[in-house]
Formats: sequence, structure tokens, C-alpha cells
Amino acid sequence: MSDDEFLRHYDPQAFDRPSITVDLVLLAIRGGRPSALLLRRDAPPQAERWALPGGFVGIDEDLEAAAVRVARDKAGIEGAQLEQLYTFGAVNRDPRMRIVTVAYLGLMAESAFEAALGAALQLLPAALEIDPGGEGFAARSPEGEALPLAFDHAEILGTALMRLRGKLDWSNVGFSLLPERFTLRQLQEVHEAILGTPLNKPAFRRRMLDKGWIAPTGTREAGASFRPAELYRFQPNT
Amino acid sequence: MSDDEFLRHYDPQAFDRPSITVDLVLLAIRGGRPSALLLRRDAPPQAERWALPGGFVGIDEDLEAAAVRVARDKAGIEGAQLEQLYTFGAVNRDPRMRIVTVAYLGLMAESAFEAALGAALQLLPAALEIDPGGEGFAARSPEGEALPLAFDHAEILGTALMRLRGKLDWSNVGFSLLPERFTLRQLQEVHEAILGTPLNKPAFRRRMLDKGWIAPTGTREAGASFRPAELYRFQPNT
DNA sequence: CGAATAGTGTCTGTTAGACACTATTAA
DNA sequence: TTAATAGTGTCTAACAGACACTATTCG
Repeated sequence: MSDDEFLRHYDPQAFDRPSITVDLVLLAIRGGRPSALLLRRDAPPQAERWALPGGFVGIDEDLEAAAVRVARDKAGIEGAQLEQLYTFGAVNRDPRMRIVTVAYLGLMAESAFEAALGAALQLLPAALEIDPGGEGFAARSPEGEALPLAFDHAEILGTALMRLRGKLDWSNVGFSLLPERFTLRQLQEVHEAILGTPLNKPAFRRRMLDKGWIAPTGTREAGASFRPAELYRFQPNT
Repeated sequence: MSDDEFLRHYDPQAFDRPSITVDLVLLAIRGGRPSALLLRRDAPPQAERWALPGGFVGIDEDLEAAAVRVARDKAGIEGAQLEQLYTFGAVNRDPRMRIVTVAYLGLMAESAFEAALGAALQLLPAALEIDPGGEGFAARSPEGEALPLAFDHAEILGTALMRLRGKLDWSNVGFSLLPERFTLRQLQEVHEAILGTPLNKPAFRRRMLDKGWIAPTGTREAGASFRPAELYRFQPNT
């Protein structure tokens, strides 16, 4: 039996199937804290809880394409750079029906984060306060209230924070959270926000420069009332 | 509208949905090379190609439970320790229909690998020969023939090898590939097989002992014709 | 004793933390 | 000149690679 012949007899409806969604963790460092873009659910189930932007995966749509589409439609972010995070598929994670969700992680500079907040009024920033030393965290509104999260979205956010920490040392994720030109102090602040711990300045500068990932632009920070710092840009490794 | 009320009106059949499967990368170090358990497809599509053991996820079955079930039913492995690897969902990855697959990685000692080969006659070991320096690899039969892989299973295997390499330094994955008691030489051979590069003996020993992950058992290797080595066991960190 | 591997001592180069110091800019 | 931050020099401790050495077991 050839492949073609086989396909003519195949019945794709033979089994009951879960639905598939994508959920997005859209992160920036905002005011020195990792912060995610959340949407308040206004319809059941879990109305009034806060949820990650998400949506169903089309039958003819790649997973990543679905994630990019959701970033555009639900958060107003064009051409988002997304990385697959983890897939969550516990049987009862959604009370409506069986839904397996593929979570994606997107990092952006604070300015893009603010722009998304301004464009889509339903979006709320949630500051993610990391328990010192632990893996837990709390999602808080700008006013400091704890935000109740929908479904298993707390677990997804926790997974995103752990992934971010794990990749910080050896990957480029730090630069994805900064504008194109940045000072070494800003880069250090991003690292400190993700790790939740202060870092040694000379050691940090040496390490970053030795990696060969950043190049000075010759221009300097504007608007500082003191000595302005050199602006660097990210330069993929040679 | 309450959650309960909402659910009474919800139609889970409203959208066409992909199917979800799990595929397993079951790995051991066999004869000094990373090797995976594969099944030869005897029915279309892609008949006569080699595929990862896999199966559909039941509508009332957790993803990991499905992976454990597949390990038992298709590879004869009871109580497999599996870690989620990555989710592959390209639209055309399977010609029959839209299938999104969640790949899982399972590591075992060489003895368990041989036992699985002996119990399930359809299983074939594929040695994964890593391109020196690169991310590519070739799957070869014990006779040295290149094995044609089905669907996107070469990509899945490549992802598994990269994950294994990435976690080797800071996680316990090395011990999952060894029997309960092992010599430092065996541990070093496992690391060398995964990294594809020789390691320095004194440095390796120091590093392993300093991590505090292994404890001497006081017993020694048997059957060696020369000085027998101390047997160690894995000891989760204090 | 000889063969072969187990296991160690030590030198050197690299890297990170700590701390104090100098340099540069705006006001 | 002063305030405040940018940026550097240098000491020290931790750690990895390299190499040569000693230790132990079997036959």
C-alpha cells in the first residue's frame, strides 16, 4: 500500500482530540522588576482573574505562527521574537474542555512594553516579585495588589522566570530586554533584576566585554546630570 | 454568568483541531555512543523508515502519562523517567493530518537499553554519530548503515542531543545513563560520549567529587584484570 | 616482577569577587 | 569646585587543564 493510497483511507476524525492553544509570556524589565503583560478575563470561566494572552492554534497554522498572531492581535506587538517555553497539558487545567497549551516567551525593551500597554487598554502590567532564594513569585499590579491568575498561568509564568534565569549567563536574552543602544549599567540592572541579586560592577563589566558580545558605539548617554556613560550595542558573536 | 452556566453552553466541537501525540527519545550510551531506540514503520505513511516510539494522547490522559504509557507499550519500559523535550507542530510534519507532537526524553543505563532491545523485537538501536563541532548527526544501525528517519524525527533527535549536552554540566543527567553503582571512569566515558570530546582525568575527578553528587560505596569493580576501581553511587545534593 | 589502570600532587592560566582608586561630566 | 556616576588596577580565591607522578591489583 502506497502512502497516497493509505491517505485516501485515513479517517482523521476517528479519535476525540484535545484542543491546542498558545499562551504568551511577554516580559520586560519595568522599574527594575520583571513584568509580564496580562489580560483580565471578563467572561467565564475564571472571570475577573488575570490571564496570559493566548488563543487557539488554527488547523493550518504553525505553532509559532499562531503565537506571533496572538502577540499582534491581543497585545498589539508586531513581529514578536518568541521562543517556545514549555507545553502544559494537565487534563483539568481548563474546566471547559481538554486544552493543551504551548507556552511561548517573548522579551522586549521597557519602551516596547509601555507602548503595548498604551495601545491595548485591556493589558495590565504584572510585576513578578521573586521570592528571595526560592522558585516562587507573586504577580502584583502597579498598585501593589496581588493579582489572582487564571488556570495554570502562575505555573507558566514561573517556568518563564526560571528559563530566563537559566539562559542569562550563556545566551543573548539580556540584550532582548534592552533598547538597541544601552549602557553597561543598564545591562547590569537587567541582570540583577532577573537574578534577584546585586552583582559586582568591575567583574560584570569585564565579563560582558570579554564575551565579545557588545561593541561601543562611540556615542554617550544623554540627559544625565553627571558623567554620561558610553552606549554599547549588541553584536552577535564573531 | 457563572462558570457553571458558561460551561453548559460551551460547544467543544466548534473548531477543527489538530491531533496530539507524544514521541519518545529513549537514550543510552551504548558502546561509547549515544544511541536511541527506534521502530521500523511497516505501514504507510513513510513505510520502511525508522521512527521514534510514539502514540496519540488520550482525551483524558495527561501528557506525561501518555508518554509513560507509550514507553511501556512500545518499548517494554516500565516506570520510565521522562522529561519533556520540545513540542513540534509544523503544519506538514505528518502527511496524514495535522499532528502536534510533544517529545519526551528518557535516559537509561546500557543494561536497560539492551533489555528493551531483547524484549521488543521490533526495536532497533540507532547510534547517533555527532558531527565533530557541529549540531548535525547521523543515525546508524549496528552494521553501520545510515538509517532513514521518518517525519521530522531527525530534528527531534537532534534537539534531544543538544538538550543532553546543555544539561550535562549542571544537572544529574549523566547519572541517569549509568547503573546504580559506577566507577569514575564510566562516568567520564558517559560525559565524553555526550560531548564528543576527551576530558582531562584529574580535573574531571575533582569536579565530580567537589560537586558532592557522588559518594564512594566502599566496594570495588569486579572482573578487571588490573587494579579495580572504586564504585560510587549518585547522591542527590545535600 | 611486569602490565595496566586507579588515583594524586602540583604548576599554570583563566576568571570572579572585593575594594579602592582615578576619570569625567553637569551644574 | 562639588556632586555623582563612569570606568580601571590590583589583590585574592576558586577552579580547570596539563603533566608527571605514585598506588594498587592481577597474573
